[in-house]
Amino acid sequence: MASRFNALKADAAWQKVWEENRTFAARNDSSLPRAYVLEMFPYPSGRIHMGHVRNYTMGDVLARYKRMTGHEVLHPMGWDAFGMPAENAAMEKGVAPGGWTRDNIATMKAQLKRLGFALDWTRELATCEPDYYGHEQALFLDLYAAGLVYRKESAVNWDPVDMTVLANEQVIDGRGWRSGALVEKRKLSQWFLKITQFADELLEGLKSLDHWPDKVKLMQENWIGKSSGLTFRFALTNGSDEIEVFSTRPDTIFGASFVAVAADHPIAQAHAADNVEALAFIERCKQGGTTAAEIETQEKLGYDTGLKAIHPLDASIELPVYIANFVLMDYGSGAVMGVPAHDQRDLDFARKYGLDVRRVVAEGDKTDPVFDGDEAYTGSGALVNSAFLDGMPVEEAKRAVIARAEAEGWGHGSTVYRLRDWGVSRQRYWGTPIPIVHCDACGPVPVPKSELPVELPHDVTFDVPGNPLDRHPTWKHVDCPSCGKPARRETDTLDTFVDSSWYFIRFASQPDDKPFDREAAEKWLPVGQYIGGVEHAILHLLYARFWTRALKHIGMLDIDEPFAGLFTQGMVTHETYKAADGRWLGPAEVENGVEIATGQPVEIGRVEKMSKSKKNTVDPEPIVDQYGADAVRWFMLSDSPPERDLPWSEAGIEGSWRFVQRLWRLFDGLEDAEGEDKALDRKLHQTIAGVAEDIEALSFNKAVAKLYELVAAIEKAAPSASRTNATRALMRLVSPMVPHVAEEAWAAAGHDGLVANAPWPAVDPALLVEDEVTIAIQVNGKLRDTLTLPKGTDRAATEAAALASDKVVRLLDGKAPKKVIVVPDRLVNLVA
RNA sequence: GCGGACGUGGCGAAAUCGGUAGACGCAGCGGACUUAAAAUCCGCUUGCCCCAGGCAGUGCGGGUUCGAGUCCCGCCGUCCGCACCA
Repeated sequence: MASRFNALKADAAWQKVWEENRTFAARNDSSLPRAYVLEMFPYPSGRIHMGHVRNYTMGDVLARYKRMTGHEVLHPMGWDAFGMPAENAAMEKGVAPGGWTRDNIATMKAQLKRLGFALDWTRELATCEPDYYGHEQALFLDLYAAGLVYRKESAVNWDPVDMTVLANEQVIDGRGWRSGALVEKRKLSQWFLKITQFADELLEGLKSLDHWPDKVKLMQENWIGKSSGLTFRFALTNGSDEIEVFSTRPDTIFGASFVAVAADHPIAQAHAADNVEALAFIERCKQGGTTAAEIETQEKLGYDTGLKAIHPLDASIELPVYIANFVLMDYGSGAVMGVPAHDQRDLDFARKYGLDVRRVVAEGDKTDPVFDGDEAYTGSGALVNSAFLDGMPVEEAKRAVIARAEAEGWGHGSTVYRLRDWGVSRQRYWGTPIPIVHCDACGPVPVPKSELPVELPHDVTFDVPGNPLDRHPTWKHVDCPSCGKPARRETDTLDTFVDSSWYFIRFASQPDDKPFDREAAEKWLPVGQYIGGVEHAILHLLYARFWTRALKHIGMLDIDEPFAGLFTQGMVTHETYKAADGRWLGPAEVENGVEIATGQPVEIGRVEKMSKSKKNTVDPEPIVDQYGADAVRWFMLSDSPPERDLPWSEAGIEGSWRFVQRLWRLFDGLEDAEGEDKALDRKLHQTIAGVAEDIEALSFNKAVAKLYELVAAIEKAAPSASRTNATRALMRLVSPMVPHVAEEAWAAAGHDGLVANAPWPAVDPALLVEDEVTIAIQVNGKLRDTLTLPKGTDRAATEAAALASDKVVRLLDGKAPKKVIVVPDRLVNLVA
């Protein structure tokens, strides 16, 4: 008789069965078609949050569905385990970063297991373990040997109190986010990876990624920022120097009225060497803020060096050379030609300093060389006031100038990217040690691979600021691998984005003696479906794409793109609550719009991403305790489309729990019966096909809606063989989403084996089509009636049926319609 | 500023190619069962009106079409990314 589904008991029992049977361990030697389903691995911050639950539930449904449809599925999990929070914990709580991280991993792994994810835990990895990062060091050395790694002086954000380098995101209003100290620009020797060498490949490769969101591809395209134009040189009247500039508008070269160089451009530096005013100006440029708002409001400032540049196409034209605060040293060549008439920024600058503004592109019928107004003309048109270019359209003129520059040898067509090389040095302890030894005699020397991994020391202290590796008494003192003399280890560690740039390859195979087995990696890769947050749209995904291409470049792996399919899921959100005195309150502190502790009304704020600072988080674990894993999983898949935000609600999770119980009542009441129920057969097969389609499109909310409909239809149906069959099929249909109740029901119904191993129900195509259709009858485009006709009724019969409708007869009032549109099996529109 | 996405009931949403707008869920209302409650089941639930019917309705204003949530033009709003990029 109808019992309750005891989720707590069933969850644990089935999770144990899956684990003991190694149900979800992927076989590398399988002959089945492969499916690699991967969710972005978590940072072990302490506890699983709702965002993880949503992310991993989506991947899990897909992974389980793929297994049911005959695929060998690789669905692994690991830990992105290096990073700052572990060091912060060490500083604040005096715990060891390694111990803290491993404790967190243990906690979070147990939490993930309670959700019943079909993960291959035999392939679990943590990037903070030497058996992972040692191989990473080997790969780093391979890239180094191939010339893809180099070292250069680079400006960094230096926090003088914490004695550390800060990432741009860690600098808030010019101050360190933690110390509050004014951040300095400091030049440090840093390790770089030559991602720019692959800029064009990474850009072109985007075109092959048909299963990526356009949004992400566009973001990467903009990030790479390819521009083509002309790189050319201005000679100076002093005869000694030259200035190289890059322009995307070489066509406007006759409109140039000044040349501007960056504050740290060699010309500016040389000029300032014996000029106090110039030096002061350069200092002033450096003080400018770098936040978006500051840049927007910052005045365009220039300093006239008195130098004159000679126009390459007309030696009689001399252009003043300015040092300008808006010219960036690290883009192009750090110098620009200013064409005020056709560039807004140049125009603002020219007006401010009273420079010529010469029109060289006709704007409609305006061809006057004197350009009026304060809005630069950037549109198309024919060249004017430009000697041999006159009359040419913009694009043709660009080509003509480039051709002339190349013929005369003062410039060449070139492509410039916004993308910079990837600085991977971090002056931190909790990261992968860079496997290099610095020797006074030999310079930087790679650590021999036989000596890898270079392990992090455990006896480090965090009681004083700075890099613990650097101040460790012995760790950095080693002999040079090349000459044997005393030398120093590199004490920088690698950016954690390096760790996540190849973990998906390591999942495919995990040999002890090398980073990966090439054959196994090439069998599994690329990842078929990668799922994660959109916040990784640029950095992680670009770095992983670069790393994969770099491995191909050095002949280690023949894969172009690591992720064939990408899906970026929305966040889990919740209302925010604020007490009258401005304190944020957590959902547990509020009931019926009143703060429980004080009885005071609270202000209910907007629905936002769950965040600790606004206290609107809901911890998944107690929810799993209360409702069971299936209800939580079902909630994560219901209602909101997966790419959109999902508002968490207590009512919603209760609804999901009720549905799990409703399923169980249906399964528990399974009985054998006789007779056919054609309508239910149809509904079942439409659902099988529809849910499959929805899961493959990751439209889980639609699959959920279809399953609700099927459940309602089975409940309503009278006992029949069809109903029994549909109920058994339903167990399989819901099993990717709510696997525990499905296994429980599957076993109770006397099936052999696990529902996790059962095949997806087969579809009978004959049952997908209805034999009757409802036809809409419109008069003048407005719905007036509907009628049911056999599917496939021809036009004439459909029209006749429509004209016979009582309502139509009344509305037409005896008149014949002027026009009749018949769409068979859909509608009839009578135009009166 | 540049680039992009989105805008549908009280709420989350659906509507595959231009063809019955609001499937499905949540919340709400009414009823059945019950001593009662919970659970469950049944029904209603876009708005308005002269309520067996009708009118309006997918951010706003136009347009194309027999027919527009869907296509086109112009606005408004929200969100996201980039940002002195030459």
